[in-house]
Amino acid sequence: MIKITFPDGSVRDYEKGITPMQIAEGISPRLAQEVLSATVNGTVQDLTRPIDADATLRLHKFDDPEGKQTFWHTSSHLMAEALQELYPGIKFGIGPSIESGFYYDVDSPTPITEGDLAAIEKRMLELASTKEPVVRREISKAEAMATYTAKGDEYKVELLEGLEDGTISFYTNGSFTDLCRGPHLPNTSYIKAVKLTAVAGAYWRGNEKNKMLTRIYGITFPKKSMLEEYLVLMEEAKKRDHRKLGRELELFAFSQRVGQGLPLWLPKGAALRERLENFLRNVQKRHGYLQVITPHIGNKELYVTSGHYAKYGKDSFQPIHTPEEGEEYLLKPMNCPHHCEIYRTKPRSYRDLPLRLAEFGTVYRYEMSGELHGLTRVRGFTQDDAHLFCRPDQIKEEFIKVIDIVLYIFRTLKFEDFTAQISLRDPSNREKYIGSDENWNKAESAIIEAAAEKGLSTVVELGEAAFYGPKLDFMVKDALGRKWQLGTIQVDYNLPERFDLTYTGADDQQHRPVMIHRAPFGSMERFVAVLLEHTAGKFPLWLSPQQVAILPISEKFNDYAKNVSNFLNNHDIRSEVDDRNEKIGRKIRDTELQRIPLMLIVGEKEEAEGLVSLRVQGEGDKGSMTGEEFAAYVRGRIAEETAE
RNA sequence: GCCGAUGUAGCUCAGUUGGCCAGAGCAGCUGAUUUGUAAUCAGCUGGUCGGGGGUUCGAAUCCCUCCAUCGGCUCCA
Repeated sequence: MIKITFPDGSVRDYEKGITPMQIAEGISPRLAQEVLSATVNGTVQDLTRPIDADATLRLHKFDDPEGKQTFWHTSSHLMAEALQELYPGIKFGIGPSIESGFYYDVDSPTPITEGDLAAIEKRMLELASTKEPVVRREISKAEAMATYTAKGDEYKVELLEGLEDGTISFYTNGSFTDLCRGPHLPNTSYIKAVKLTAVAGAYWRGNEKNKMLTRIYGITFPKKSMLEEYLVLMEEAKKRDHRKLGRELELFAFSQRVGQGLPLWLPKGAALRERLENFLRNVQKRHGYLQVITPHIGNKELYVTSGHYAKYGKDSFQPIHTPEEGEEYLLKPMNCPHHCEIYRTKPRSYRDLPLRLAEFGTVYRYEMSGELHGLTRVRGFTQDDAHLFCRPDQIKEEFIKVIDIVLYIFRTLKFEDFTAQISLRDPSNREKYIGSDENWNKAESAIIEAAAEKGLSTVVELGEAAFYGPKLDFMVKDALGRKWQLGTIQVDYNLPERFDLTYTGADDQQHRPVMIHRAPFGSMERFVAVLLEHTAGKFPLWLSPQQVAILPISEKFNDYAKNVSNFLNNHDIRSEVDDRNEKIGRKIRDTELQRIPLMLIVGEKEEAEGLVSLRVQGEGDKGSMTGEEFAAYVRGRIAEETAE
C-alpha cells in the first residue's frame, strides 16, 4: 500500500501501482470524466501512469492551467496526425501548448494555407471521435535516433541531440508517433471542438538564420459550446482594437505618404495625449523632477560616446545630415545621452543628488517593417522619459519612488491586471553586456529588493536585461491578450562611466553617480493604444478629449446651448454643442458612439427654467439640474477618479 | 527583414467562370422638417478598383513587380 496526500491535506491509502485515473474514478464518476492530467509529487504527468510510492496528488481539469496545457498538447499531436495523413512527407518541428491553444511547426512538401485549415479540422474531429489511445513509451536515445534518422527527420534528430539518454519518451496516437515529454490525455476523444486559427511562418528554433517552417495555430475545447463562447469573445476583442477605435474616435491616423509607423495625432488624440502628459507632469513635479527639453537630433559622436552606436550599428540609426566637414547627425533613438550632457553642464555636489531630469522626448527608431503595429510599435514615438542621477546609496529609495509613480498611474487608469517583470543578465552569455560584475550584482539586488519591498509579485527573466543594466518592466495585455511593455525602470552604471559623470562627495573626492532610466507610460503611443483597448474608448472623465456634449432639442435652442457651453468653459469643462439639424435621438446615438461621457439635453423646458438635463453615457437620463450643480457633479467625479 | 493572407468611395462591404458606362449602406453636400433620450425624409456629390508593367479584341477580375495593411516569426535601445 502507498499513501496519497490530496491538496486539502487529507491522506488516503491505495494499492501500489494505482493510476491517478483510478483514484479519480474512486472519488466520483464525474471527476473521472473531467480530469485530464495529474501532478504527482510536483510533476505533471499522464493519468494512466502508475504511482509506485507515497505521493502528493493534484488532479487537473480543463479549468486549471495544467489541465488546459495537457489538453492542448494532445491536441497538437492530434493535429500532427491529421497533417501526416493529409500531407505525405511532412516533417515536424515542435508542437507545444501555449497560453490559449497550441501550435505545431511543420515543414511540408506542399504549402499549407488558410484555405486548407477547414479540411484539417474536419480530419482532427474524425480522428478524435475514434477514441485513439495516447500511449507513452520510454525508449533509449539510440533507438530514438535510429527511428528519426531512418525517417530522414532532421528536426527531431536535432532535438534529440540536445536530450540526455534515459529521459526520452515517445507518445503515439493512431498513426502518429512523436518525441515528447508529455503528459497527454488518455485518449483523443476528449477533444470535441477544434478551431485552427492561423497559419504563420516561424523560424526553426526561433533563429532567423534557420529555415522558416509553417506554424499552424489552433485551439480546442472539451465542449462545442466553449468554442462558440471563445469565438464570440475574440469577435468582441476585435471591436476593441485600438487601430479601429483610433479611426472611429478620430484620435490618430497613418498616411502612406508620411511614412510607415509614423502616427499623425488628430485634434482629439492630441487633446487626450496632452491630458496624460499634464497628469504625469504634475505627479513628477510633486516628486521633485525637473523638466528639460533636448533636440530631436544629435551628433553621431554623442552615440559613439554612449556606446549605443557600437552596440546597435549604424543601420539602426537614421542619419539626417552629413556636412562636408565630416560631421554626422542622427535622429535620436533615445534621450539618455542628451540628458547626460545636461548633467555635465556644471559641477555636481552630493547635495544635488538625486537629480531627476524629465522630458517628453520624441525618438526615432528604424523598426523592421513587419514589426510595426498600430500605435504599439512605431518608428517615431514620444517617451515619457526621465533620468535620475543618484548616489549609489540612493538607488533603492529612488527605485521605490518610481515604482510608486507607476503604481499610482496604473491604479488611476485601472490597469489592474499587469505583470511586473524583473529582467536580469543571462549568466551564460556575459559578453552580451557591458559593465563590471560588481555593478551588475549591486544593481540586480537593488531592483529585486525594491520590488519585494513594494510587495510586487514579479516574474524574473534571465537574459532579458538591457545591455547596460537590469530592469523592471510593467507588462499589460491588449484586447487579444498580447503582452506589451509599458512602464520601465532601468539601472545603468554604464552611461555615467562613458560620459565621465562625477559628483563631489562629502569627502571632497570625485564619485561616479548611478543613473536610473524610467518611463512610467513607456511611450505615449503605446500607452494610449493599450488604454484604448482597456477602456474600449470609454476614457475616464478627466481624460476625455470632450467631456460633455450639449444637445439642443431643436435648432431653436442652439443659442441657449451655446450659453451653457460658455458657462462650462468658464468651469474648465470641455464641451461642444451638437447644433446639427437632427432629432434628439440621433444626436444621442452619435454621442454615445463617440464615447462622450456626459450629455446635456436642452430644450424649451430647460431654457425656461435655466436648467440642463443630464444623460450619462451608457446609463441614461439622470434628470435636470442647474449649471452649478452640474459643474459640481463633474468636479466630484474627477476628484474621485484621480485620488492619489 | 522572413512566411502567409489581404488591398474596390472618408468608413463598412457587393462585384458570378475576364464582357457593356464599377455598385450599396453609412459619412459629406443641398433642400424639406423644428423635432424630448440610441438612426426624419428627399436629391446630389464622391472611385487612375493600392502603384507600375504585362497577357487579351476586352482586366477590378489572369500573370509579374513594387508599395501598404493584417496574422505570426525574428527583433525590440
